[in-house]
Amino acid sequence: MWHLIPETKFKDIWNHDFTIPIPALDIVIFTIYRWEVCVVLLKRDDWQCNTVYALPWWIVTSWFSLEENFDSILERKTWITWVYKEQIYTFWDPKRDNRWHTLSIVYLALIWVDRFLNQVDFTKVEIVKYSDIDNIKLWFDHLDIIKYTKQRLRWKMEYTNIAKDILKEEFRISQLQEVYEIVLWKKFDKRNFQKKIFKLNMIKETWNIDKTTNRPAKLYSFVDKNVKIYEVL
Amino acid sequence: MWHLIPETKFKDIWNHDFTIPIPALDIVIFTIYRWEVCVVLLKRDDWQCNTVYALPWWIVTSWFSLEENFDSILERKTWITWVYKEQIYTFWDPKRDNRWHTLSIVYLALIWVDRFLNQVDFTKVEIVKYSDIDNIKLWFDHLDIIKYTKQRLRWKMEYTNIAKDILKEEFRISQLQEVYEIVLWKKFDKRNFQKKIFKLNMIKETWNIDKTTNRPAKLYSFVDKNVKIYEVL
DNA sequence: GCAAAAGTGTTTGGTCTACACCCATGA
DNA sequence: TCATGGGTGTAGACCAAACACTTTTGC
Repeated sequence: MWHLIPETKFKDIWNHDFTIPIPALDIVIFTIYRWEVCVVLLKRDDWQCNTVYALPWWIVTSWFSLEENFDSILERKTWITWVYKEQIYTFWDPKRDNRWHTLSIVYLALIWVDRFLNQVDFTKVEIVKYSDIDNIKLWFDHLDIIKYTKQRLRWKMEYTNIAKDILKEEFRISQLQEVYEIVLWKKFDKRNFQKKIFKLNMIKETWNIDKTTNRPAKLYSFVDKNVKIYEVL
Repeated sequence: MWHLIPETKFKDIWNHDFTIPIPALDIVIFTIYRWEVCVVLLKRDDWQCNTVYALPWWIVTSWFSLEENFDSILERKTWITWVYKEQIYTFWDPKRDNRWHTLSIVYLALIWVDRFLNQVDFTKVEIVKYSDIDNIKLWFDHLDIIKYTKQRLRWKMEYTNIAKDILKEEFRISQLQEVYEIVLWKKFDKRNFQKKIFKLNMIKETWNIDKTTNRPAKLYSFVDKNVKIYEVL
């Protein structure tokens, strides 16, 4: 299908030939599933019938803003409708060429796994453990893109309340601690973790109780609906 | 001259019309001049003979990587040849339209003011105090871009050794403190500042002495040539 | 000798870390 | 009654902030 997108040639102001890369938007969707960070990928077979995984992506249309392009690509490719999104980086290097002259604007997306499981169309996507991505075949430079984005997720976890976008609305403190331990790959002391989080005023009690474990636990929610800087660690 | 760059139309895979924004690269060059953060801008007159300032920018060509495009634009527009550079963000929104359908990939550049003054071609550019940019007329959304980039510079100063790229090779501690005070707009205690910086092992003594002030001062240099994370503040 | 910037320590309060036992519930 | 995860406090080490006087040089 790609032959429909020709390489784009212009004349520059000195009347020389001039070609531009075509802007595309790539989405790295992370969630936490079975105590691991996972990434959402599309699967297809290449010309030799090897399975190749790729990030959801598409060409940016100038009819819409980048965020609107993101929403449209996300929904068309995965059926997921609403997630936390953040622009990460824009890559272009002809030497890594690369998907037919596409410049890739990479977005990070986070989603709570239960919402993901309800919304996603599993005939279109697969969920892959981050720890397994070195063992699968990824489309062009998508492996680098995923690793870079994972690093950015780590940083964001350390100094913002971004954990809220990977958790449900109300949660036990131990679940929050679990998110930090999984993403940062590091254990925390239960008491020290609670003291730190409370001192930041990042979360508040909801006065609801979760009775699904042996001993019932208090439920908390985030104070701030938006991503905000908190010196977490 | 811009009529030579037509709006780019394609057919998508369903044979619908489809247009893309054209990738361009904008450079926000900061330096510190006369105890203020300053930004380097191009000046031109608009159709009503008002002075309009703009960031150095140009269309990205697919012949080169983004960094190579950066170098080429920087040199052609300002005659500056080598600076610290870092990609900041990619903006596209047709509602803020905007420079004839250009998607802007924004880069931050930093340069030590004396190198800037030696290299730059002042027939092409002007240096404007950051505190004055609300009082000048800027090209389309360049005001927002400059403010966003300045914010990112602040953050980088707080947790990396990026100050090295705005200072000369060897410097007095008081000059380093000055850079922090100017960019972060905040005063520090001399003794506490020194203790903090030394504890980080971010800088080292050069055993040279600067005799240009009343009492001579030791000169220091950065340990690391590359930008590296240091929890400065 | 005076103006200007350099250089230098201590005290105090706060924050971080390490660490272990009892509790409430369901099976 | 036992297994599971929830809930809680203290002591010591380390770090951060506040604070002022003496030194070296040029003029």
